[in-house]
Amino acid sequence: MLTDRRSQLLSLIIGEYVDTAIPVGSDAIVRRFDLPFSSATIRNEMARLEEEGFISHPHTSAGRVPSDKGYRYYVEMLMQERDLPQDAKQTIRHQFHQAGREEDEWVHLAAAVLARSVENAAVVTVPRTAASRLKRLELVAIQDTAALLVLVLQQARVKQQVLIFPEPIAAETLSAITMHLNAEFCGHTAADIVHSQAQLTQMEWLVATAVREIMAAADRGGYDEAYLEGVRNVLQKPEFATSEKMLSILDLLEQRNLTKLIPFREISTDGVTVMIGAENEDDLMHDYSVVVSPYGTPGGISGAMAVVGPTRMRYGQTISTVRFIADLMSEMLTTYYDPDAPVGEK
Amino acid sequence: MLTDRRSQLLSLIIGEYVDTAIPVGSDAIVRRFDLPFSSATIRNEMARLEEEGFISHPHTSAGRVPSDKGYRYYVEMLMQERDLPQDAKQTIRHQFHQAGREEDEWVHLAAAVLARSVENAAVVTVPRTAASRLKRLELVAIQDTAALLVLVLQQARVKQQVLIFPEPIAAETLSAITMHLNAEFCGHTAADIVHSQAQLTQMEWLVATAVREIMAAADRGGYDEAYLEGVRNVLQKPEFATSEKMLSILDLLEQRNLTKLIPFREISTDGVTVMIGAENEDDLMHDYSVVVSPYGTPGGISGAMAVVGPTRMRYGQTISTVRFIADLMSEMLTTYYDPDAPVGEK
DNA sequence: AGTTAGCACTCTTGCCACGAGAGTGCTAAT
DNA sequence: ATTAGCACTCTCGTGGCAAGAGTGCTAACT
Repeated sequence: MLTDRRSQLLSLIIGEYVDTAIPVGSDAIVRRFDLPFSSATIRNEMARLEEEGFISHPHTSAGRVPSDKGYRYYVEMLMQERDLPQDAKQTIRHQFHQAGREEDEWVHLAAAVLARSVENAAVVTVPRTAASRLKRLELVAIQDTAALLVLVLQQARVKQQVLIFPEPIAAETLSAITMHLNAEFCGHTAADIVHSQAQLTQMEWLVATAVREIMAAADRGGYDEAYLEGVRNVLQKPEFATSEKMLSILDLLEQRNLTKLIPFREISTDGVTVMIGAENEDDLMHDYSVVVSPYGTPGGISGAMAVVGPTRMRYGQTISTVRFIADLMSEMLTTYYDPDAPVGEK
Repeated sequence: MLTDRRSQLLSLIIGEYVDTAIPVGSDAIVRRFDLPFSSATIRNEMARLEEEGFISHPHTSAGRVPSDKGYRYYVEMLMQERDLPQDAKQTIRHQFHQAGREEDEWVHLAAAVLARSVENAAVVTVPRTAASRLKRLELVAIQDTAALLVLVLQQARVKQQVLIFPEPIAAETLSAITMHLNAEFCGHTAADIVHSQAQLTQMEWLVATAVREIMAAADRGGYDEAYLEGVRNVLQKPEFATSEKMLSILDLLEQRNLTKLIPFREISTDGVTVMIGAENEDDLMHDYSVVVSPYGTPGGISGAMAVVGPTRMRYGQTISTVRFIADLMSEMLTTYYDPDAPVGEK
C-alpha cells in the first residue's frame, strides 16, 4: 500500500512525534536521523503521505502529525510487537507479589502497575463470574436483634451484610437457621434460591431473601465496578497544558462511567484490541486511544483491563504490557481462585 | 480587638471574596452593599485592617484579600455557626440511605456526600478499632491444598484470605481445625494469640499464624486507609486556572499520603478543628485550609473526616456540614456496628 | 526520473508598547 | 469623623513586529 521508503518515513515520524509531542518537520527529521536524502525529498514524500491521509498538518507551515489512519497503519503493519524485556517483566512480577490475597486488591494493584508501566491511565474491571454458587453461609450474632450474615461463594468470594431482625433472636435459633439454610442452599445459585420449594420459617425466609439479593448483586456486578489509576500520567502530558483540556479529560476519566466509554463488552474474546482516536464509539473519546484486553480463567471468571491515553502513545510497548499483565492476572486467578476450572493450563 | 465597624467590614470583605474570588476594592464593596459611607472612608478602614494584618494587597492598586489571620478572626469571632438548614440535612440523610451495609461503603459514601455538600475535596479515614477481638473463624475448602480463611471480628468486620497448605487436607481435618481454633481463640485479640500456650498441630499453627497476621493488619490499618472524593470541585475553582497549580494540588491530594498532611492524630477528641493556610504543619498545605472532625463510637471505633480546599472557603457552612456528617456517621456506626458499647446513647 | 538547492510565503510565538480600567493613598475641604 | 478630588500604580487585553520553523514550488543537477 505504501512504498517502502514512505513506510519507513511514517515510522520515523510517528516515533519522533510520540517522543516529543511536537509536529515534526522535514528538516528536523533529516538531521535527527542522518537520512541519506535532503529535506526537499522528504518534503515530497511527506506531501504524498498527507495526500493519502496518514499524516496531517495542524496548519500550513507547521510540521507533520500522524493521523488516526497513520497510527492504525503503524500498529497493523509497521510496528513489530516484541516481547517485553525480561527485566520489565521481572519488575512487574515483583510489584504483584506485594499484593495480599484479596481479589479486589489484585485488581487495584493491576491497575496501578499497568498505569505506571505504560505511563498512562489504566482501568481494570473487577472480574465477574458466571452465576455464582453458594459455598457456605454463616450467621454471627452481634446484638440480640442483629446478626452479621457472611456468605462464601464459589471462587473464594466473600460477601457480608448486617441483618436486623424484627425481634430478639436466640443464639440457638441462629445456629439452627444457619444449619438449615446451609443444607438447603449450598451449591445453589441465586436463581435456584428464588425457585426453591424449601419450607422456611419466617426468620429463615428473611435471611434467605438477603442471601438471594447479595448473590444477585454479586452476579450483576463486574464490568460496572472498576479501578482507575494513573490519571496524573495523562494530565502531565503536553497535550493537556491548558486547564480546560485538563478538566475535560478529568471529567472523562472520573465523572463518567468509564465502563461505558470503553467497549469492554465488544472486544474480541482474547488478545489485545486497539481503538485509535475516532475509532472509539463515544465522541468524547475521539482524541484518545484505548488498548484493551480481556483476562480471566477458563472457569468463567472474566474481566477486562484497558489503557487510556492520547492517540500519541507508544503502541508497541503498551500492547505488550497490557498483554503481559492480562496473562499474568489470568494465571494468578486460575491458580488461586479457580483451580477446579474445566480446562486448566496450570 | 477590632472596632465594630472594622469587624463588620472584614466580614463583608470575606463574604464577598469567598463568593467571587476577586480581590475586593473599596468602591466595589460600597456599591455592592449600599454602605452609608463613602469609598474613601472604607479605604481608611481597610488601611487599618491591613496594618493589623487581617487583609492584604496582592499588589498596590488591587483590591483587598483576607489573610490567614483575617479568616481566623472571622472563624473565631465573626461567623455565627448556624445549624444546617433542615432541607440540607434531609438531602444528606437521604443520600446516606442509598448505602449498603458495608462499612467501607459507608466511609466512601460519607466522603462523596461531604465533598458534594461543601464543594471541596473530602477525605474520610476508614475507622480503626481498639485491638479487635475474634468472633468467629471459618475454613472453607476450595481445592485439596487450599482453603479460604474467613474471620469475623468484633464490630462486624469480615476479613478473608486464601491459605495454601503444603499437603492435601481432608474436609474433616479442616472442620476439626476450625472447631479447635474457634474454641481456643474466640474473643481473643491478636496479642493474645501470639502469647497463647495452646497445643496446636502443625496445620493449626499455620492457620493461627495467618489469623494473627490478619488481625494485626486490621488493627494497624485505619488512618492509613482513606477515601478521597471531590478533587474536581477543588480543581474547578478559579485559583487553579493555571495547569501548574492544577498539577500541584493534584499531586498533593493524590500522590502523597493525605493522612500525613492532615493532622488526624492531633485534633481535639471531639468537635471540629479548623486549620487555615500557614497554620498547617506541612509547607505544601500553606495555601489550603482543612476542616477536620473525628467520628466514631463510644465503644472505640474511631475515624476522622476532613474537608480540604483553598483558604478561600465558606467556613461557616463547611464547619456545620462536617459536624453534621460526623455526627450522623457516628450515630450510624453506633447503631449498627457497636451496639454493645460501654456508654450507649441510643 | 529521482533528487536537491533555492526561494518566496505562511503561520506561530515571544516581546513590547499602549491604553483602559480598577484601585489606592493622600490632601484638603466639609 | 467623613468625604471629594486627584495623581499615581498596577493588571490585562490588544495590536504590531521580528524571529524562527516549516512548507510548496520551480529549476537545475545526476
